[in-house]
Amino acid sequence: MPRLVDHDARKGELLDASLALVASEGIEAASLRRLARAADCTTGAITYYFEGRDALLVAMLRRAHQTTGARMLRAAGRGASPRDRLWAVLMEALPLDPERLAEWRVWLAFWGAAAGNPELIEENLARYAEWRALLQSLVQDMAGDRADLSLRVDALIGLVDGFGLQIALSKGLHSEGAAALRQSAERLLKAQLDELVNAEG
Amino acid sequence: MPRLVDHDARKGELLDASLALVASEGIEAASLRRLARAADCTTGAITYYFEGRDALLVAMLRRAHQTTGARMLRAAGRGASPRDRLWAVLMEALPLDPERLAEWRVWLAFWGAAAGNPELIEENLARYAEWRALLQSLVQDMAGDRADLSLRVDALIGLVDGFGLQIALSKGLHSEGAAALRQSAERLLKAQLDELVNAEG
DNA sequence: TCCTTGGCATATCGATCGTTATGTTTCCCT
DNA sequence: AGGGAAACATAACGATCGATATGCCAAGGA
Repeated sequence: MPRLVDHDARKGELLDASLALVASEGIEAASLRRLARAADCTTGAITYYFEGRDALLVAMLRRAHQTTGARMLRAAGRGASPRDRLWAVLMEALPLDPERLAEWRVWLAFWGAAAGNPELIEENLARYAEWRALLQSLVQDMAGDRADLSLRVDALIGLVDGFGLQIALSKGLHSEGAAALRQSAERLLKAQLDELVNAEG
Repeated sequence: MPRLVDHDARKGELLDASLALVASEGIEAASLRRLARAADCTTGAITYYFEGRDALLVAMLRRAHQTTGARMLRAAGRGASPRDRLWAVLMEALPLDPERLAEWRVWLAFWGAAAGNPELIEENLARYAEWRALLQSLVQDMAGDRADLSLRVDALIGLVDGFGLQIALSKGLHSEGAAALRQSAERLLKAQLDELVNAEG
């Protein structure tokens, strides 16, 4: 056997480099040659590990999902109380620093590319299901069982998506628009958590 | 003078055909040749009316914004009470029928393509400013001046975007996922309007 | 009537695309 | 030490891309 390479690790490298390119220049820039340049290799390396461009794109989205999912679980472990944990996860989901902004740019790129690509749609739905399950679990820890639990989770997801979207499309993390959106998002999400404590389901 | 053509009307035709293609197949399919096929002409016609592909994309986004804006104003005129008008506009903003789903697909495509294209970002921000102004005006008609008016508008926009996004990414307007999302969106938006009436700003 | 010009269609250029086939290097194993 | 396969790099193919240049053709005005 010749030199051994950890295929999973190598794939991860290639995917991360590819995702960085997509985050900065969009999915139109994600040609095999440009991805290879970004990953400091040639197209031969990419085609060796991935069936083709479509398969690569699906793997990229899956990789992005895994990375975010792991970060979410870490955030969920950082809070002292159930409410703190939920809050940490919600804040982690917003594009408030360059790393998470890059992730949001990746989502936007793939959402736009998902039209007519069932695999991307499916992967996205699977990720939403996980995301919803995590939030539902955290909400339940905080507020117990309630009749409107699913609706409350929907509210959180909707607000996070809506504000994340707008922040990601603003003129930069330090623009006044982004700052105002961030403040609104925090206040509204906080209000949602308050309602979870006070109101009956 | 040879045969005369209404340039604005002709541009509108070309843009609408182009937007239909983007809605169904994504922005990757929006090459000059395929757009020409969709518009039943040749690339010569397109390059005659638009400077190039980038200019065409910007014009497409602007056209989509104008179409949606006009629909919103019509919706705002349909309600009897201020609350009905606001409600009608909010519902009109969600992707609940094929036409509006196509519009949402167009937004998604352009949001994904906006990375690194300042013109698209700018056009999008301008549209959001109009959208916010319309909602703010309607909220004010309904609930009067209040200290948290801007925050309330942000909540509406966030919810509409968040749920619109998810519905647009679901498996179809008639899927159970889309139906559940629609119901959640309606209930949460309704709750927002109730709070506007009851609570103090 | 015919000349002009606006409104396209057509053709072509170089670049780039995804894919595939074929080298070439490296290094483990016997 | 040397055969052999894994891990790529290189190269070439046909298709398609945006851009541009040019050709054509119908319709008004003189």
